[in-house]
Amino acid sequence: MEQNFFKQVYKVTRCIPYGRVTTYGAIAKYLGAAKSARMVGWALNGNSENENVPAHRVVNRKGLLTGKHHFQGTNLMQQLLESEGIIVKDNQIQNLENYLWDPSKEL
DNA sequence: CGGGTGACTCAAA
DNA sequence: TTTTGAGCCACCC
Repeated sequence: MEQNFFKQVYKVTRCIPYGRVTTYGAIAKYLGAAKSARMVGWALNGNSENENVPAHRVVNRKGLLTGKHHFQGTNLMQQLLESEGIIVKDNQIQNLENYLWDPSKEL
C-alpha cells in the first residue's frame, strides 16, 4: 500500500488504457488531492524514474500537451499519442472528451 | 529554515 | 475578452 503520492500517480498513470488520456486534475482528485494537480505533474517530472509510466497520456485539463517540453524530443509526446490513435494538433488533443479516461470513474 | 519554482486549476478583476 | 491572483505541496539552493 503505497502512501507515496508519487507512487500512486505512477500506478494510476500506468493503468491508463491504450489510446486514452487523462488529466493532472483527474489523477489528483482520484488521489484525494484535487488541489494538488501540480504535484501530479511534479511526480511525473521524475518520469517514473525506473517505473514504466506513460506520462505522454497525461495532459492538462484542456488536453494541451503542456509537459511535452519535458520529454526527450520536442514532438515525441505528440507522436506517441498519435501512434495510439489520438489526434493531436498544435500541442492539443482533439476530441479530448472522446479519449478522456477518468480514474475515479473507470478504475 | 526560508524562498523560489513548477508537466495545474479555478475564480475574480 | 484577457490578465492576475491564489491555493497546493514537494523539491532544490
